[in-house]
Amino acid sequence: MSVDLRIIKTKERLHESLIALLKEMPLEKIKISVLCQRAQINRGTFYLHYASVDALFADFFEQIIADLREAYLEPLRTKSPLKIKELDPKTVRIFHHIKKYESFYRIVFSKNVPLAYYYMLLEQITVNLQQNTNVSSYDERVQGYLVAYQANAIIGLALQWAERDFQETAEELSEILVQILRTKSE
Amino acid sequence: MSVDLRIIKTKERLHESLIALLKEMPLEKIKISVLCQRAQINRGTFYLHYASVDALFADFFEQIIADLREAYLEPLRTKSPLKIKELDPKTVRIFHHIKKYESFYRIVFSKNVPLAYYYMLLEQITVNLQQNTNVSSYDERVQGYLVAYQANAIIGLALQWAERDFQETAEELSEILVQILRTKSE
DNA sequence: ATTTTTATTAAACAGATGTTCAATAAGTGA
DNA sequence: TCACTTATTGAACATCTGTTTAATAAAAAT
Repeated sequence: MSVDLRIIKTKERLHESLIALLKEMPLEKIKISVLCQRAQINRGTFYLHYASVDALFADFFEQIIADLREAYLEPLRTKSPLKIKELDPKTVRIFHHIKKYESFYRIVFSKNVPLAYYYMLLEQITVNLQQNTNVSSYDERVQGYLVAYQANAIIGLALQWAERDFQETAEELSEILVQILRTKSE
Repeated sequence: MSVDLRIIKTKERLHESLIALLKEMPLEKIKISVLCQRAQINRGTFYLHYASVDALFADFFEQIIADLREAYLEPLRTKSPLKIKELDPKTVRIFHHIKKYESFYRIVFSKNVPLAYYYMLLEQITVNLQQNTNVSSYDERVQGYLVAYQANAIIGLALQWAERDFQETAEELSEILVQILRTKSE
């Protein structure tokens, strides 16, 4: 009852083909026709699995997001429930994660790419933050806004990092986050 | 030496056509061919002015951003240089601005739209924040990250607002921002 | 008012898209 | 191994894209 081997092979070839093409040109220039040609896959077959090149890329990014999810759980296992000053920068693995997949995030953060990837990342960071947040004095609505505020702020640092061509190390970014959070005079 | 009348008329017709079509279908479904048909403009002429439907929409959004720029300057004229606890929520006109152009921001924040619009908005908010920030103790680099953090956080509230279908009023959003900033225990 | 400049047009083009079809090949299950 | 199920294929289709061409129309300049 598992997935048909043919489907697995087809997707594998499309994945490889995308990775190869991404080394030659930006995502938005990759045509389905060329992608299929390289993968030795019929163009009609492509549409049986994906609606667009973007959907194929999203498939990749989904795996990367999964890695972020696991990476986040790691310090939780060691440090236990976390006595928080809520968001503890040491537990924020996000910057290491982004550095690890830098070449992907260059794409995810690029101008001509759909906002969908941003939302995928935002969603995962949001979930991570929520797990880290104890039930607070706020009502649920404000709680939602608070998390949205924090999650987006963190991505903001990542965007600025990308803007600066990822000059800093992941540790430096974490350090900067600490500095910002220490400055309570926002 | 001003702009040729024909160009103005062509762009006007394309603008009107886009607005009309946006009431019928999402931005990503609008074909250049249909757009030109409606506008009574030759398809070739379209390409003389814009590279894509997205570029045409960006033209609109540019005007909206300009409105945000001016709206922001308004309280500065009355209140003068601002003795800040840095970011003073009362001066943040952003939520009123977004509510005013709600139908546009529904598009700007939608999944299938390029990230470029997000960056346009982020850029303007960043500039606004920078004008409001006195030279601080931070070095320039951290300063840049701080502003990126804050600007994105504000957009984060707007994204959550959109997610909630703009239920709250602009005043409520400003109030929520105040609440969040008061909570120094981020 | 006439010349000069330049924007728009129609037509045509190769290429890409998205969809459908019957034929075929490959994998699954007994 | 053999029958069955289903993924892939190639071909064809209308449509959209992006670009180029010479002819024409409209605005600007004198």
